[in-house]
Amino acid sequence: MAKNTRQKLIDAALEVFAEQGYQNSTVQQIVERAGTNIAAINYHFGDKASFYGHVVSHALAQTPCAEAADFGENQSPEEQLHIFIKWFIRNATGINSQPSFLDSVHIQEMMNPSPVLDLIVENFIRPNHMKLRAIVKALLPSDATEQQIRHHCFSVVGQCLHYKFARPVMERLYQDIEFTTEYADELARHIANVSLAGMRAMHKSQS
Amino acid sequence: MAKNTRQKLIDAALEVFAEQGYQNSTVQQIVERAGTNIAAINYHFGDKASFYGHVVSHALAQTPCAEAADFGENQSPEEQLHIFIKWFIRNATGINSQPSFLDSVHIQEMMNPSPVLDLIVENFIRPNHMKLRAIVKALLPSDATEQQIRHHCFSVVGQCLHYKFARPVMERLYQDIEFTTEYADELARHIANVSLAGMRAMHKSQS
Amino acid sequence: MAKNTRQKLIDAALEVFAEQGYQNSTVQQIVERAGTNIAAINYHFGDKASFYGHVVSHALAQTPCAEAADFGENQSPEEQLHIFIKWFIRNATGINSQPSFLDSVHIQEMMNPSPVLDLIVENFIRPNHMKLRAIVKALLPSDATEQQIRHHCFSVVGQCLHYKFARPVMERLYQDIEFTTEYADELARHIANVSLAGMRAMHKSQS
Amino acid sequence: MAKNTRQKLIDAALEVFAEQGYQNSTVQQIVERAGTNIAAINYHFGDKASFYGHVVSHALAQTPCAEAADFGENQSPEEQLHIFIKWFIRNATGINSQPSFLDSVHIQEMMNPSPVLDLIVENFIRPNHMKLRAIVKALLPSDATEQQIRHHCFSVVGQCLHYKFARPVMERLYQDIEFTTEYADELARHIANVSLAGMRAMHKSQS
DNA sequence: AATGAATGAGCCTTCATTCAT
DNA sequence: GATGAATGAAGGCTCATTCAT
Repeated sequence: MAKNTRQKLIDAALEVFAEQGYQNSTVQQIVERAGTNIAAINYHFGDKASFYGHVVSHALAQTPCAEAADFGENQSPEEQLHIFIKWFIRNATGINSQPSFLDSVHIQEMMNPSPVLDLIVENFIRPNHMKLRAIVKALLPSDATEQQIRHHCFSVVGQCLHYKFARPVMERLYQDIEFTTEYADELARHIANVSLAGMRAMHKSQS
Repeated sequence: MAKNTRQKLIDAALEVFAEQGYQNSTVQQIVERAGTNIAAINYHFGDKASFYGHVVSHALAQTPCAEAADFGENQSPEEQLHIFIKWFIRNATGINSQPSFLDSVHIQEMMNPSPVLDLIVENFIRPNHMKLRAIVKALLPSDATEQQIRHHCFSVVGQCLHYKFARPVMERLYQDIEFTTEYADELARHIANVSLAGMRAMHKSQS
Repeated sequence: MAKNTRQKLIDAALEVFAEQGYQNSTVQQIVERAGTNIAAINYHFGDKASFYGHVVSHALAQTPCAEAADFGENQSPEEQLHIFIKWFIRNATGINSQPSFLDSVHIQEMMNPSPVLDLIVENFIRPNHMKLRAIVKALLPSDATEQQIRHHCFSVVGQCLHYKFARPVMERLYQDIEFTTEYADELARHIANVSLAGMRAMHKSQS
Repeated sequence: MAKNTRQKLIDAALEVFAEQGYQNSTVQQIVERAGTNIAAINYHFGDKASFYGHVVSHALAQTPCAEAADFGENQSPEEQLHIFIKWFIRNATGINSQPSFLDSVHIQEMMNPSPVLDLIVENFIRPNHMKLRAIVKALLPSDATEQQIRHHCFSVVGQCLHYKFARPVMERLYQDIEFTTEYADELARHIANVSLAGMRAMHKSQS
């Protein structure tokens, strides 16, 4: 059975919104790619903003989240961190996924936070963050403060996301940058090294 | 003597573009805030895009850049790194500066790179990057590769910028975050610790 | 049943473009006369230039062309020429036709040729020209050159069109000019006489 | 002594108006080419329309008119007609003169007659017409009516002007047309032959 | 006499939304 | 449920004109 109009609209929107962002996309473009007509959006979803929310929800529901992933439960926290970072940076650099709709949304929401950001935080970022937090907590001294844990989490994530957000800048600073799977893994190794060293330093500074 | 129209337009644009971004801002809004009329933009700057470029150039010309700043030339590289990070994160978290126009532009250009990004990279980011690079190079083993130096620079910058780009997310993850000057300095201390530990780890791994 | 918007727009445009020319006409005027709104033009025809092309095509499709007309196939070439000229000048002087949109376009395109002129030449002028050419060829000596045929055609057409293009001048040179059907036929008689005499002179000059 | 601003504006306008027509030309373009500023036009000439009138008057004053030219006063009327046509068509086809400002104006005024047309008719077209009229009158039977004289004059002029007005059409009908001085003279010969044959036919039809 | 600056009116186009079948 | 047609609001830009020095 053919996809119904509603689904065709969402699929088309995932592409168009990812390519051009919410503001730059027109409903015309979306319905053209969906092979339907402009009134369908309003019929199925109300207005453009509401449509956008539905599309984001749909994308979140289908996105594999750290919660479900296996980061080597039986291995050392050090190894778990490395696996987490590898998984995270592969997604961030867009190698394992098509030019990611959610990444595009993520960046846009940094600029203009909208109710959509709440959806993303609660359904995607927070679970990931809690997963990372557990690993980090295991790596830090037992008396590490709440804030210290946070900061180390943010250090890990900040280093990873930089390769997503700042890529246009990196390409201008250095012309020879190319993001292959191998390079992503190399970056993961580097970030894991730095982060682990940073956490280990807390142990030493206490002794 | 009253500011001339050209200056009033730029001042108004700095506000409006910072608040709403390039796409969302209308020239109408800007000229209203400037107390002039729409044709003035065409007269002084051509079209909207060209106007945007002028405004960015103006902002860049007035922004203190790492090149000119003093990061403690006579102190140890470790101390220089700490000073650099403190300076960088204070700017990034928008404490030492006016509600930052350039930050807003920076984020927007990450999403939709335009010719303006080249301006920012060449006149702002690259000088800062080279300054940081010199410090990092002094901290790494003498046989550190070009790429290793880059990665450590990006780790430093990534950790700092995360507190600029991801702030909307952080505020949703944790309600109790507040960015004071003291907190910025605390973050700088943390990032410097992590980064230095990461660099020192390279020395050990060699021996 | 009321005419649909598309047709109303074309009808209004035929009037407005004819009265004021393409440049001087505003889409606002046209949609007002059509009793619709400005976005309808974009919906049905794209932009103003494309709309103009559609209107010209529409007018061409409804204009009787020499190809279909009967110029007395069974009569002498002399008589055919006279009939052709009579038909041509009646159209040119705007007696047999509505206040001529195509004439207006024709003149404008002489001043500022646009892609529309190609439409008119291929769908209107060239067929007429070929019809006249056949008649002229029959009237000239059998060894008349290609160019001689052309020149006699242009002489015929030039004399006729002068009463279209130069009418504002004629009205200023002589106040008592009035273009009735009878006068148009008198002009046709005159032009036919001159043209036939010119062609016959070629026969004499050969003997 | 350098040309004063007034003269520089007129010279620039002659070029710009000739190239683009009155409507398409902007005062900005003109003052740029004149190397002066936009307020000068209003200062010296009032508004754009008034400026246009001044430019036309200036051009008329400098244009050689048939009145002054010598068309072979001592030669036969036949020869005088040939000389007149040669002179006329050379001007019409723009060979003897730079891309003619007055020709451009002439065509535009056919489309949208303005007060400027009166200037041109009285100071340029009528003198030419009277000159031609005298020649034609000498060639026609002595009892030729007023209207017959007119019609023959218009036949001559119509044939000539066709090569000015309809050139865009001719270039589309035949790709191999090129207007050289030799070709212009050939056309003059043709038109003279046709016109003289037409006039002689009146003598015969009487006998 | 000349000029840089400023202005208001108008134009074309785009777009999300709604209407009517 | 689906669709082609229609619409109103708004935006960027152009241009002739005027102002103030």
